[in-house]
Amino acid sequence: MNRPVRNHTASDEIAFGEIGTSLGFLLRLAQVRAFDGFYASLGHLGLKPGEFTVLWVIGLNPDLPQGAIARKLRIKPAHMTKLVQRAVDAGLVERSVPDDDRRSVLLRLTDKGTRFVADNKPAFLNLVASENTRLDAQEFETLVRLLQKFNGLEDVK
Amino acid sequence: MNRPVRNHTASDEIAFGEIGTSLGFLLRLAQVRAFDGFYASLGHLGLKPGEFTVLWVIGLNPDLPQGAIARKLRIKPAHMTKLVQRAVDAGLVERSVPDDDRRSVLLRLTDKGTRFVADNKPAFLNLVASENTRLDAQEFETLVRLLQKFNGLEDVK
DNA sequence: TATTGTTATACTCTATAACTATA
DNA sequence: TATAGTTATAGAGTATAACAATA
Repeated sequence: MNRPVRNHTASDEIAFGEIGTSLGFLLRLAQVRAFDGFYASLGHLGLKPGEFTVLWVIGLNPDLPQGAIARKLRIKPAHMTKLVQRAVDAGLVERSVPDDDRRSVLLRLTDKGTRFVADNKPAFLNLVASENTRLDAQEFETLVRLLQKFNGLEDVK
Repeated sequence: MNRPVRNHTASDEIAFGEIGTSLGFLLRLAQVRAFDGFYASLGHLGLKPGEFTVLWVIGLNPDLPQGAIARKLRIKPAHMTKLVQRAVDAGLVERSVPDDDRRSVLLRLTDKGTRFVADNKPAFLNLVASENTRLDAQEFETLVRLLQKFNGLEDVK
């Protein structure tokens, strides 16, 4: 605490203090930056952040209850319903109700949805790579690994 | 690409594929987690995520134009106006218009605001420390450093 | 003309509660 | 009673555009 707190000298030089080590603050800044990259790279498709992820995961896990996917993606049920509804309206996803539990709804990609994901996968993966602007390859990899661990997803790959 | 794509085996075992390395996806998950921590730790104060940060930075940088703070915090002007208005309504912040540029608005904490930040600083810093659940101290420090660099804030401290 | 901040509007994501239907 | 999903409503954050005052 004996580090002097310097007031501003120039108007673009602002003191953050200990808040610069707040993960919540850093995550918000990073997400704003990542969203900018998302819209710059995939905005022309009319995609919203999160939509492509849901389609992707449905494609990798066909005929799973939507609740299971929502829990894993940390999407609340009410929001998941809306996401799925939009995807169904767009003809990308279809629902089915299994006989063994008629409360649940299974999701799978339609042919159109499968094509959509396949067609845009390169752009998405390129986006993932280009999200890195200031970090070298090794730093970027470390950041991804630490975030995976922070999120309890070490075993994701 | 010759890694086999395994479909689900148990309903809580879901394939993510390459999306597990998407920074945008990981950042969203991490932010959800960090917000949970925020509300668990500071929710009783009626604070919203971001509000304490703004008060903190105003306290460290008194009598700076609100636009300069908003740019640095990546808060859009329209949103900043609302944040400041709520803080003023709560008696935590006061505005002033400098003679040398009567378009701008300078912000500083009121006595009440100064006390509010000082009183809740320990809880906030404790929150920062407790944000780390799955990472050891060194990993956490690395994560913070890499996020600072990603955000162009290496010189923040 | 450009800049600072405000107002108005809308959209995304999140949160909660009440509801239906199945179990 | 509990669970899966839906509907409705609200709030936080963000985005854009139009505007007023000032530079």
